[in-house]
Amino acid sequence: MNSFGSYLRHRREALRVKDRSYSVRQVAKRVGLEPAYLSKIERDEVAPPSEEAIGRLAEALGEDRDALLALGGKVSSDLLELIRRHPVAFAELIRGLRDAPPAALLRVVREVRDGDW
Amino acid sequence: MNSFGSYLRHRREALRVKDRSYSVRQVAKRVGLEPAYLSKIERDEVAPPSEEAIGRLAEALGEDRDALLALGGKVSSDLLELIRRHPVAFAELIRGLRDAPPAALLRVVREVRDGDW
DNA sequence: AAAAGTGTGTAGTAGGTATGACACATGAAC
DNA sequence: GTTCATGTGTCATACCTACTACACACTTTT
Repeated sequence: MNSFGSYLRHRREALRVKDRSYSVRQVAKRVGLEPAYLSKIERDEVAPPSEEAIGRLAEALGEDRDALLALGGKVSSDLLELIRRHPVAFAELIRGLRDAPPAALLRVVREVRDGDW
Repeated sequence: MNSFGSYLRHRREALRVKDRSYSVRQVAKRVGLEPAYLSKIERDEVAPPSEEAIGRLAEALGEDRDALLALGGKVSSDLLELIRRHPVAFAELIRGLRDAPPAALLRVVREVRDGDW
């Protein structure tokens, strides 16, 4: 299983090869966390941090925010708020796509993106 | 503002007119909560209860689970899990529907329900 | 070889979440 | 008029969540 912590560690170390400033300590500083805490996060010794912290980590490491949040077991709070505005419709929409093959999911996404309403 | 608590109270009292067993105490018992706690919930003296408790309340009062959860500021955990399986796609899909008129939202829902993949 | 940087172990904590237990006063039922 | 049911006030709590602070040993840089 690719846990949140180990994924984070691999990504950071990959960046570190090209840029020495991607140490635990310096990334922690940029992101506004204690180095010891980030270290524990990367070793999965503690649970993934807050949504805000994950967002800053995603930015610092050039990762997709929503994807990293998902790895951390969370969903962006702005999405939650949108769902809560139309709970029944979104519930049916999301559950309706449960078994959809990725291609079908992407088609719906594209359809909506191209805003045909 | 129609808060979670006051909505719950109104719904319960409406049911109580026809069926005297919809008292705070008896509903609390059916739902597995302390009467004093349910009372506080209905008066918004405390935050809405857990997802599980809201689910049982929805069932006991004949309400839509997802709608009641939304009123309580939550989103069903099974939806969260589905989103976490395709975080980027679902994020774009949901954000893409942010400003969609309800009719358009319903159209997409129906389209998916009729499973055209 | 001193200074600076590195990762991590240990300990502690402030605030939130989700309740339970008991007691009491009022009102309805028998 | 006692019994029973009702809603609610007060108090307590166990368990998370999301961290910080300090200290230590090792490595790299100068």
